[in-house]
Amino acid sequence: MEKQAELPKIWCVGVAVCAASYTFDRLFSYIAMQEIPAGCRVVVPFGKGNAKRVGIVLSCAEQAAQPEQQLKPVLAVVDKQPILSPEMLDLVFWLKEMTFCTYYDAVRTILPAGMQVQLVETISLAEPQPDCPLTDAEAHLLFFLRGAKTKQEFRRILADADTQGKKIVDTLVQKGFLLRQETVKEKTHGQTGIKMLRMAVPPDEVPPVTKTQQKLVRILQETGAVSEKEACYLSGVTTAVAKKLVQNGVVESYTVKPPLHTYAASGQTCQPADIVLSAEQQAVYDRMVAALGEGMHCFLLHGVTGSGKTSVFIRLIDTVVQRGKQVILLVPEIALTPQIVEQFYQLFGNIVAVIHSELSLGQRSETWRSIASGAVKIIIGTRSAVFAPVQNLGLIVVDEEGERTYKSDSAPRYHAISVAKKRCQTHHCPLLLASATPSVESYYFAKRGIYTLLEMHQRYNQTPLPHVEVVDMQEERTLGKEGMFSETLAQALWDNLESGSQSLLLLNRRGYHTIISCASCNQPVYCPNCSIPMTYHKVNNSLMCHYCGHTQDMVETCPSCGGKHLRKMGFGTQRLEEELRLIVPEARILRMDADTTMSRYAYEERFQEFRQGKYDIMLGTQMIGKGLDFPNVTLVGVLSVDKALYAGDFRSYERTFSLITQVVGRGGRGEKAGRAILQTSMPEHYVLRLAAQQAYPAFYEQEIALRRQLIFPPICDICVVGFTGMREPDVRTAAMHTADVLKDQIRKTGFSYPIWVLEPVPCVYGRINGKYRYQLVIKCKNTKPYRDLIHAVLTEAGADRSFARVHLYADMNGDVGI
DNA sequence: ACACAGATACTC
DNA sequence: AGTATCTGTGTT
Repeated sequence: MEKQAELPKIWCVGVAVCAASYTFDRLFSYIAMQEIPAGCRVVVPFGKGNAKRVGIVLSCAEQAAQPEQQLKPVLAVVDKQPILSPEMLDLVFWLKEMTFCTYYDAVRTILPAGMQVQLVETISLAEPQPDCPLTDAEAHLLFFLRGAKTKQEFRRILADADTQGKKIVDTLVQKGFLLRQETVKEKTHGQTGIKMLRMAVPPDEVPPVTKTQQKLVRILQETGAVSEKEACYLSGVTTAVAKKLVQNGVVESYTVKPPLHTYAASGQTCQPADIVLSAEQQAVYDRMVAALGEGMHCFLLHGVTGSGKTSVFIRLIDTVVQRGKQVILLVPEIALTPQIVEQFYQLFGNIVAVIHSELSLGQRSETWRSIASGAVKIIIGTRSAVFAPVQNLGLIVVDEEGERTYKSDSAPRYHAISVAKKRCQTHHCPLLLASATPSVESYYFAKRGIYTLLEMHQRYNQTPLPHVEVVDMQEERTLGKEGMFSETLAQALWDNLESGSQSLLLLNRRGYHTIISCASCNQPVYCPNCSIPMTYHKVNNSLMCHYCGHTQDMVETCPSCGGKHLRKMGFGTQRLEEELRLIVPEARILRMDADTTMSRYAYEERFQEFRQGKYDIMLGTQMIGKGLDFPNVTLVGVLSVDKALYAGDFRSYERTFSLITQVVGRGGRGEKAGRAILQTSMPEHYVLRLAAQQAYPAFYEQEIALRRQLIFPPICDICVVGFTGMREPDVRTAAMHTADVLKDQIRKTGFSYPIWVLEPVPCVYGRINGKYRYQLVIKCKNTKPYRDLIHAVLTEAGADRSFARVHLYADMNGDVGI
């Protein structure tokens, strides 16, 4: 090597910037005076105005300055050490390719929420202040700013100036009177507890309050104590109303600290090795242990409900941990699996971390760090836990692998199983998918030998499956029976109460809410922003939209025809409870409401009470029938199974089958024999028949024949290209234009693989949150050439001016038709 | 003559 | 998505 003169070293870094749209997202090159390793966040100037943006370095190379291209410099380096490992960096590129998201979308998903940074603008008085003529407005603002005594006052004056047009502040900065600084700030450490509300005065001493306040008061009087979030949701008021009531002393607020490690302290009473496996379970365990040393391979464990999959997981995970490796256990929904969580804490103590939605931002980054350091060996969590920063992965287990919650429906639109496969590949370890009702896709792969199928046919302890009865509601109607309970179910509930056993009543999501429809034109009352019927709430006689949160008073007349006769349709849990009380007046009924807003702890508390026998009947959506064990439940009733069959997309049979199987599997977990009653208007339907028998293989054969015939996954992959925007014509033309671009691309590039492009159509819910929605379905195969095609279409179509007011995305194997 | 809104082009 | 620049229309 020739010895050269010591030239200053220049580095060229490739940066993924935040707030980029997919159309122009790429790695932007900047120069740096020092090496900035990939995985470090930086601040860079971006765009014509050189506005500061947060970004992350994804590539870094020492480079001679390129004279033909004048690169902008990196302004600041946020991290001294990379915060993403090489594996995670690789995942960023992989996610972008597989899910059509931006680099930064991928980064945001991989990093815990608590570690994300924002640029915060601060404005202060410049020292010394220049001597320069000012306009009246400028002088006025400056006078007040100089007079501000506290920082809060200063900020408030600025905020007021902001609302009156930001220009004055801008010109003052330009003239040098004010100093604008942008600092990088880690997001603040979120909530430390759950804010609860309760009445501070007895019901008869409530002072006169406003009409909106009255709504909240009524909810609180009815429910006792609830979280602020839930109370506001139920009453349809904002938190400002709650704040005012607290100020007036009518309501009091207090915080409860969510127990972070509720069970960690409760001592290890038994060891994982103490768990005795049946011959069948042992066989699965042995096969998996053998697989631990065999590199990446995917296993599908099909175990009937009650076959004791959890015991196998525990023993297997214990073995992996013994070998010094980390394990990720994915579950569909933490709130519904408190028993698994509890069991793991008791068995494994503080090497377990649970990632769930109610961790504060601080707790999230704390958990993240202890996983990365290796202190935590077992990670239990939902979809996003698949990104846990383990360094030494030995196994990923996906429980209830067919659940749709594993698929993300916002960018990046990834499927946790695909990510799990990718990660297991990097770590040369097996992936275990488990379910009583595997997805048709997974079972197909298992059948074809791509996955290894493991089976458990026997229920643990040989408990018999509950006796399943299918009740024909059509027939009940012709016999003159009204209402939601069949004679059979009513009698069974009564008998069960007599014998001191508990019952579970499940409504499907569609019958869960009461909607209003007009007796003359049959139109439901729709949300003004969404093409979705609103939900009626009896407590405050109001209508609500679950999609956008819109609330309004109950209507007197039909908005579409002016008709005066409005009917309340659907069961609604409240109505169901009323009818139930007529059948079994003495029963203690637990109604599980407010699906999404109820906190995890509220759920757990109520489940606990139910398990302790404080209630006779629990009423709720099918979700509550999923992961829970209630030994004393001997009767499970499903009010209307068939509504799920009509859901309209190609997965609705699969979902219905899975749901019934799980529900039926719920009963008879303890010593008593169980009974399941399914109410339907189509008792002969093969999905119901096979589900009642728990005949998964037979169902699979029917379903795969159907998928083959109609060409649906797993025979092909389905890519949905979605369009949303505030103006319907814009959205429609954008969709049409994209279809043309796609056809052109296929022709132009001589695309030679089979592909089937359907016409763009409005989505089933044509409008949500005021945004019109169209979609374009492409039946294809998820391989590189197809992804390249879709990428090309998205960037080319997205660059067109018709997309100025339309948002565009692509979703591989997401839900179609919603 | 110019102010201002909507369309357009571009992002290392 | 956000911003600088262009372009056409209406106003005093």
